[in-house]
Amino acid sequence: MLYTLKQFAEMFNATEHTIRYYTDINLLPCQRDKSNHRIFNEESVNWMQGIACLKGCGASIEVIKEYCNLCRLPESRETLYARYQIILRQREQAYKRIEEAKATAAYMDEKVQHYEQILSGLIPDDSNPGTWTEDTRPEKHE
Amino acid sequence: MLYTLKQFAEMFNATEHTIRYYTDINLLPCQRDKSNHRIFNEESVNWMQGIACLKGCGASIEVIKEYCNLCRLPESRETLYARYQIILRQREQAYKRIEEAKATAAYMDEKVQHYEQILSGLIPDDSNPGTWTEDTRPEKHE
DNA sequence: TATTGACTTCGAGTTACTCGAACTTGCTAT
DNA sequence: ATAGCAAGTTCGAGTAACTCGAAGTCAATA
Repeated sequence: MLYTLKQFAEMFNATEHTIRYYTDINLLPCQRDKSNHRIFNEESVNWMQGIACLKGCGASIEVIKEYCNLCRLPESRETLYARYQIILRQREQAYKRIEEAKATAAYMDEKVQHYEQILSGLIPDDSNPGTWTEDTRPEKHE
Repeated sequence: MLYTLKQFAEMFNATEHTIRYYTDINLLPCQRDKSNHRIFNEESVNWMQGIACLKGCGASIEVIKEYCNLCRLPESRETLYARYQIILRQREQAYKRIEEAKATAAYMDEKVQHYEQILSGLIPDDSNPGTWTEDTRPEKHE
């Protein structure tokens, strides 16, 4: 199964620009057809999944590249272990992200409740974190 | 309770540069002492909490600014409602983030398992998404 | 033959920091 | 008094990871 740039980008909810960028910096392997257009195969899909996931953990392009480079080195216990270490570290980041997102969502739930109470006229808007008093109110900007 | 730039930055695990940046673009209100140094109070803390949370939802500085501007407009049902809308939208993003992070973590768990199996010598490294075959292996790049 | 649509490269712009240089201030130690 | 130090200041340049747009190529269709 082969994919054009457009199809491939769509599969991953990415822009064609971004996919082009990834191929340009050699993150994502791709072949070219006779008119020099990028073509992607199942392998590209696998790769992109891995890249998207590392990205999802918050890994930088540099780190992802490092991982990719390790993958294309001749396989040995050392390179395998190095890859494993990166994956371990990034997994931790992923779990940290879940917790952060949960805390954020909880805070937002509170805010929503608060606004709903104010809007329904139940309480006045005085306890809202994020309201300035006169003397700390910054100047209008832009 | 008053805080120096350094203390304030520490409280939020941010760099002094970032806090300075936020005050410069008028996101975060701050007063100055007689030697022109920034000083932060409890109100700044509240504000920063709000900003950090919106950031945590993935909101752009522009959106956060918009929210801040609404907060400092004379209070009315409309501005209150507009604020509420922003909060609602961002809360959704926060929940989306939880789901994404969960999916990412699950994928990473699989990867970890996979690597542990390979490293313990149980299976060869052939089924790993993220491994190139000879002909799609990209050139070494920096 | 002309237009269409998807592609190409390349260079400039954007966001949200991030860093460093050069300078000022107030405090302590000699 | 003065020298040094840690903290602050402004300002301008640099960075990551895109993001956009211009100008051009190429194959298929009307």
